Amino acid sequence: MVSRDEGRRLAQGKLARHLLASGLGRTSLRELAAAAGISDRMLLYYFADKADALSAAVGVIAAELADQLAAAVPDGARLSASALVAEAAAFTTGPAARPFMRLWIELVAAAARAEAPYPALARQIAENFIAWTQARLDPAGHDDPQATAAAIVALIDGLALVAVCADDDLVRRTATRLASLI
Amino acid sequence: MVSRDEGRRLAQGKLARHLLASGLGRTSLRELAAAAGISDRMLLYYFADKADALSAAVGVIAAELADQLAAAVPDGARLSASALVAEAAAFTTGPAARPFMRLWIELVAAAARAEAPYPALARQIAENFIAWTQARLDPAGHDDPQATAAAIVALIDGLALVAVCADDDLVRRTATRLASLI
DNA sequence: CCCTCCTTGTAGCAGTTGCTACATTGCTAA
DNA sequence: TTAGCAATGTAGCAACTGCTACAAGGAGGG
Repeated sequence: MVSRDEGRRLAQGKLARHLLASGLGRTSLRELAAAAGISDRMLLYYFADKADALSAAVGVIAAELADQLAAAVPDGARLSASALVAEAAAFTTGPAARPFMRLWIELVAAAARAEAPYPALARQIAENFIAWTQARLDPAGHDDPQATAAAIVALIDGLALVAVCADDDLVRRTATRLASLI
Repeated sequence: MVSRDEGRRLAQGKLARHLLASGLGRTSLRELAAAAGISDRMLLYYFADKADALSAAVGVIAAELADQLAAAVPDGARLSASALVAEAAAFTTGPAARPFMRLWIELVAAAARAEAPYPALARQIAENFIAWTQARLDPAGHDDPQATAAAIVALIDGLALVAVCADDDLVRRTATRLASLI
């Protein structure tokens, strides 16, 4: 027997790994439960409903990504816009971040169609992305650092979109071009 | 009585309008049929299956978007990268193109999770975007015009992603910043 | 020891899903 | 006129959806 809090935390982690592997579309309760190694009955014991389970798992993933981002570029660093783009592009197009970016796109798509609870989740994660960028951006010469940070985030996200639709070679050349264009 | 070809063409148009209004996730056969003003039985008479109906509708939408894009910036124009970004950003963040961009994000998300027939569709549409950009880009000073065009497309798509997660004011500032950063 | 409460399993409900079998209508060619 | 095919309606199937009612299991306090 496991306490509910413990079971919930354990399930969250397994759900997060499953979402990263399989995406968040077309996931049924029973599939989620199987991935978490429990029965659907227990999933709904740990979480209020399906949406609650999914957003808890996404929360875990967002926290992991935040950690990885913080580790990838030190907090105190002050980089130029093009250096930041190069750094972020290298990270997000790397094999480790691929599942994250794929899930991120799915999340934004779900948010775009106003499907609860995704709009709030996507908003929050996007704010974190922008804050991460802004905290590492050399403020010299930028009168609106938030817009600059958002522009860099847009650029990286766009690269992730292109990565879905183009072959690796073009993605690599595009990343290079993005960093040199800025 | 209507011939099958005619009925199919009519249904395609209505389905396209429905997809633009409601997105392509969570659409059931019966819902699609109702939107097309026919019975689900007839929908499956006109189209081989659900995926066929959806991709036919997406095809219509892609053609419409291509027309609008061609009209927005003349074919022979040769613009600088930053002018193209400003032009494209103004078009894609405008109210007319919002539904298109929302659907486009959903399409890429579906492609990202390798759900047939979306990967092929998304690939084709992305190629059209890149070709449109490349055809209007002043080639002077760009040794890899395809990568430059792809970078501009990435940038515009990224802006659409940010538009889902941020308020209108930040989106506007971000678009301005993107055009001036390039 | 028993009572109570937290945890877990079994079973199932009502609705939806994509799709199909079969029957019927209407048009057209002979 | 009638045979034949194209177009359409009716009914339903089996699987799956999210979720719930109910009861049985175990553990701890009195």
